[in-house]
Amino acid sequence: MTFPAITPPARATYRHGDLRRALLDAGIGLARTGGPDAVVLREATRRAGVAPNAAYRHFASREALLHAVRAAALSAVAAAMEAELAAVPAGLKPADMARASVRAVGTGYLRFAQAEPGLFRTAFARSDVLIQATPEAPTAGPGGLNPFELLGAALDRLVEAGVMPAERRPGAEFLAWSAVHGLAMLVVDGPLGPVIGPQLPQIGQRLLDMVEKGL
Amino acid sequence: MTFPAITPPARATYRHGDLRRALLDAGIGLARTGGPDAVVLREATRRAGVAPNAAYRHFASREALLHAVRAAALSAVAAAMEAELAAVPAGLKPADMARASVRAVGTGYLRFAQAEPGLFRTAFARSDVLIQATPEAPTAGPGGLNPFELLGAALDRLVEAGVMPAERRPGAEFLAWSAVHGLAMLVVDGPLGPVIGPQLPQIGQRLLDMVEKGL
DNA sequence: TGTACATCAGTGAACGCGCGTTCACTGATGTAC
DNA sequence: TGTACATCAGTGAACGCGCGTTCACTGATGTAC
Repeated sequence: MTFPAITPPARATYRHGDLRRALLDAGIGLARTGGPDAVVLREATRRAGVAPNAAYRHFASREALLHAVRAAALSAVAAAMEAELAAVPAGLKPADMARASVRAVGTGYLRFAQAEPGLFRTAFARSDVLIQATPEAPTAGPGGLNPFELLGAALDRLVEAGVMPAERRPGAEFLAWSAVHGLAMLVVDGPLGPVIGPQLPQIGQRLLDMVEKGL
Repeated sequence: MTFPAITPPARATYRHGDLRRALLDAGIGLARTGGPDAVVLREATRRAGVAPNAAYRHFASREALLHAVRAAALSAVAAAMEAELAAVPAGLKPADMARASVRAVGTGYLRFAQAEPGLFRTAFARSDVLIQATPEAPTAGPGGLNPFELLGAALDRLVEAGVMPAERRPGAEFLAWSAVHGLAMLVVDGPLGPVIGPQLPQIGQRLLDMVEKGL
């Protein structure tokens, strides 16, 4: 009877198998717990059960790993939005449907921020390079759209349904995004966490009311 | 003819004079350039022209210095808001006056974020302890109110002037703050910087329109 | 089917870095007599 | 008006830490013949 170590998993072979994936997963785990600053090469290799410099076979630098983790986090945000969108009841009138879609996108965003604060902070943290999807680091959700595109699509439906005048459409994603992002940041990464943490869902819905009325 | 060094300033005496102030100023300078992570004890002492451990006469730890810097940054935000408030023309009707006050608070916030991104990020960065004003680290502006209180006061005027129904007042600062904060963060510390940096003022005003209509 | 060899994933050891923080100290100041 | 002394601000040297990254290497794999 053998007892393979759990952390790091015992490796039968000299080759790891899929070290890139293992490092990325470790990085995601670090980001979940500690946000972007916690994504550290040495710790990722430790978790993968590998020498520190082995990481350089798969990532050019710490920054490259962080970039991949960030893309994964964005993809998870998109997935959370899609889950909310899927829960919108079918058979609504077009106008109600469009409104519900915008709310779903916002609600998914807020839910994700609360459920995964570390990943949320990582997804939207400051970065030198503009985060951009690559084949190895996709930012889209299962449906193929990234968070920004999902919001844009929802706003488009608002125009199509005649709820929002077309001339107000350009730039509307910045306004809606700002509102929701601000609340999420203040709660997750700022001074409002202790103040309104548990009431986030209610305040979130009030905020979405405001956006809906104000757009 | 003597040439006193500029950095660090030559000290005639063994005693510094006001090292606490010098360290705080150095910390503020670091935060301006690099945000909260750049506030580093050793660099602050270097700038003050003093041995690294001298800081411990005035701050219990790096965290304590950062706390003081953060309070100073909040105080500067308040001052920026007050400056906008002071620019509101007198003689408006109460309702217009109240609306203009809310806009002024928001505009001050956004202006500050754009003018001093490092300080802005420092003011609202994640922190273990809830940032709280102390006699040594005041967070208020010249008028005696901190940013949050200034916003609250502006919203109160909205109710007094009959623009906003009283029952919607509770919690309204969270909604208004979220919208403005989100835009500021996305531009200053997030992915929207390159995208809409220069148009911040216009988008900011549209955002304030949305808040005004939506509140 | 077997063997030589190129490829390249992972190793082991080491580097320099800047940081926060502690220790025992020294030198200027101000107060008590 | 002068002197002893307590106070405490700043010094000098050192600590351990974890990090990113580089170097020359070794061992497993797969392909060409």
